[in-house]
Amino acid sequence: MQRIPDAAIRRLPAYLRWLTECEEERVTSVMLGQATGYSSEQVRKDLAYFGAFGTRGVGYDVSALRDEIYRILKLDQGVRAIVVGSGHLGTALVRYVDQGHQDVKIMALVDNNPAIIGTQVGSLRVEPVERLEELVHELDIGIGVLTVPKEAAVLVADRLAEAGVRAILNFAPVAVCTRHPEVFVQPIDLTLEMQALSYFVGQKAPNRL
Amino acid sequence: MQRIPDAAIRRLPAYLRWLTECEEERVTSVMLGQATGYSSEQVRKDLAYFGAFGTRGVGYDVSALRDEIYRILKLDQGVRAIVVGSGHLGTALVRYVDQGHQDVKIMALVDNNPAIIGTQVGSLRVEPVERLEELVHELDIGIGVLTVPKEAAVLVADRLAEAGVRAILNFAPVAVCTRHPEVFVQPIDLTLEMQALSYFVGQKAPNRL
DNA sequence: GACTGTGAAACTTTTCACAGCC
DNA sequence: GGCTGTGAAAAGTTTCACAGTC
Repeated sequence: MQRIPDAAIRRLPAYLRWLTECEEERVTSVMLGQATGYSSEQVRKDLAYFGAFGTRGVGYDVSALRDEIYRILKLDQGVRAIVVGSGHLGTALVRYVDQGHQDVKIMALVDNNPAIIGTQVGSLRVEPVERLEELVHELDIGIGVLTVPKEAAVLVADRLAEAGVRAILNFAPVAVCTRHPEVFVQPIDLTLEMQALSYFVGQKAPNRL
Repeated sequence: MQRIPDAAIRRLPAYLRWLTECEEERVTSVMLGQATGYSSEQVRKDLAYFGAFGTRGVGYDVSALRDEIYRILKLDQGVRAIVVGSGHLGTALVRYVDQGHQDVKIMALVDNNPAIIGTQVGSLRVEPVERLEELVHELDIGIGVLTVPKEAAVLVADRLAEAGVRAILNFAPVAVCTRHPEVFVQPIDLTLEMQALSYFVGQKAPNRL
């Protein structure tokens, strides 16, 4: 069995979402591709990494394929996340994920500001950051979401890693690398993203990355 | 002159930020790499695409390199953005970018909900979405930021493209592709990102993508 | 005929290794 | 000696083309 490209994994959630929304019973790789913005060959190759889920001459069974991707992404195991930092971004994220019924569940929201600890954000109450380790253990948290100022980011990332999270989604405007190389850190930097766009704005460019 | 990889462009903002924050007068590619999480060869290669900015045996002059990257990304031309959709994410974004003094300026925030039109969000007043085209022209907007529900995303993207924006940052949970292929669309999908993390959480994985 | 699954080719991106310069 | 700039190699990713199956 060969290694599966990271790039393929990252496309699976897009396929999954469309499969969940679509009304059809069967779909083809062309349909899936058009809906998600990828080529049909890409779709077929991505799915084929994990097995032969389709039927030649016909296509894919929607509900079967949905279940497969769900399982592949381990969403059936119910991953739980904690959000650290209840500022604009942190609270927006909690509310955003609250309203869409999500497969990744945000279980806790912590902050270090006494003024907002105990306040309600969506379905969660803001907990003191001191309880971080305790919460990670108690709630069996797999993902830490960092929405703290950059000064605190590296420190909090280490605490999260130490507490045992397996992955960190880092919104703080700084590169964090924990001393735990087994923890997967995914940066999402909104301001850097905008600055890169500035380059593409300045010249005629094709539509896709 | 050879083509410059997209991937290289996307790293430049990270270099720029650290150069802006750092106190040194000179830096080496090793320092820049460690601070931003990339390898030193990567840093050197990225910079070399645009010219020979360094001095062999010495390194790079911080302020000169900063100016170069600033110019390369066309940030000196002052790119302006409009945010469409004043929900949790849209308002968080406006406030977030407001507080950090940014090179990409958010000039306007529009929504279709009469109840919030006219309310203040950070330094902006929410404008009616009807004024979208007018605002894009008047304020010479280059970037449209989509933080609307998925039902509206495709429609608004087309309006933005039609109005003349050069790039769209799409936070809506749907793939948008406008009928204007010259408009660069960059998706940022938080829930898909989390679902992909679920896969990596489930297995021991190296720290970086 | 229609559509999947897949090896091979093309392309992109990263890493290596070292020549060139201060 | 130390560090940049850069061809060449390696790795990763996408596209092509078509055999295989329904």
